[in-house]
Amino acid sequence: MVKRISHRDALCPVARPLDAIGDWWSLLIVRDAFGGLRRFGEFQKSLGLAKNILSARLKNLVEHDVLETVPASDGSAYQEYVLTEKGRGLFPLLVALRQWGEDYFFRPSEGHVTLVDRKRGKPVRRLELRAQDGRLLEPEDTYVKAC
Amino acid sequence: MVKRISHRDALCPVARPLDAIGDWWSLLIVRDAFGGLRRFGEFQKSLGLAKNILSARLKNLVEHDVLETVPASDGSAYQEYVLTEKGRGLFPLLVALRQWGEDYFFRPSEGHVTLVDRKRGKPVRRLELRAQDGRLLEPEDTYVKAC
DNA sequence: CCATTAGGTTGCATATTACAACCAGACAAG
DNA sequence: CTTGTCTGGTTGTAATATGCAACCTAATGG
Repeated sequence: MVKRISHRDALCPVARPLDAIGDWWSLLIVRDAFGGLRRFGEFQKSLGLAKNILSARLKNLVEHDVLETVPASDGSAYQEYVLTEKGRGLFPLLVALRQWGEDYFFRPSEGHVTLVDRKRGKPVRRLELRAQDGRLLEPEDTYVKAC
Repeated sequence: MVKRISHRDALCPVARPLDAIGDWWSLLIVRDAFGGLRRFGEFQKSLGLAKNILSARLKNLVEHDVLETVPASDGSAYQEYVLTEKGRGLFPLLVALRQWGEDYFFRPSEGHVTLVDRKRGKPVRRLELRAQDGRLLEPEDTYVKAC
């Protein structure tokens, strides 16, 4: 679980988060959490992974403050896992992953699920990167700078 | 490397791409590719990972059509790895990951690198999800629908 | 009570990862 | 054309993570 980040990457905001969500299952757990799942058993049923693995992943996500445990909402003595503010901050990332998946991992003939605006029931707009002044930015229009 | 996607997830555009980029290193390789790195040795020096692992990752990325190999640009007999169109499609995802990392993985006192608009040298705008009609969307304002 | 469900933990087999050594094909110098 | 070095890998082999099944305890349901 613990990966060693090379010295060069210690200050890179792309590398650091990978300890928290860099494995296969964590993003799917977060996706399901956005979908409203809260209970250990719900996640396990949805993902079909071994319980010890789910347990480890949930623990890791809680340690990294992506999820937090709260008393069960139905009054039982069990606990539930809900997204923290930090966890909710993953929404754009998940949408970006989803849009990339839609674009490149499905043949036109294949059906897939898509994210829609609850109010209108229409697909959401495509994510795009813009400059402060609103210009659309391609990868070549940007670079990383020490700050 | 090959993960079995549970039946329930077969149609989810979040789950499928994880075969291609769901591991720790692949996203860092893609980040470096956006940064202009092209040669095996450049990636290895930048990431500090074992050569066999890098070799496997590059192979996987090429198989998934995220990278492609081209003859070296300096005229030598070696090859280089460059992003495909599909690979370039990962740009928003990488930006989302970077912004999340900047927000939650650095103390204010800590320095980090940041993505800037080449033309003005100013930080880029924050990614945000909008509906077709332009309304800003929070996670609660959306749901996934079969399509 | 007794049975069942929720939410795990523990062993153990297997697969993945990492590190290091090795190696073959350019390439460069003499 | 021969020696040495760099590039881009491919083997070992050891450490680690993963997956599966069995087990276990506390809640809950009847």
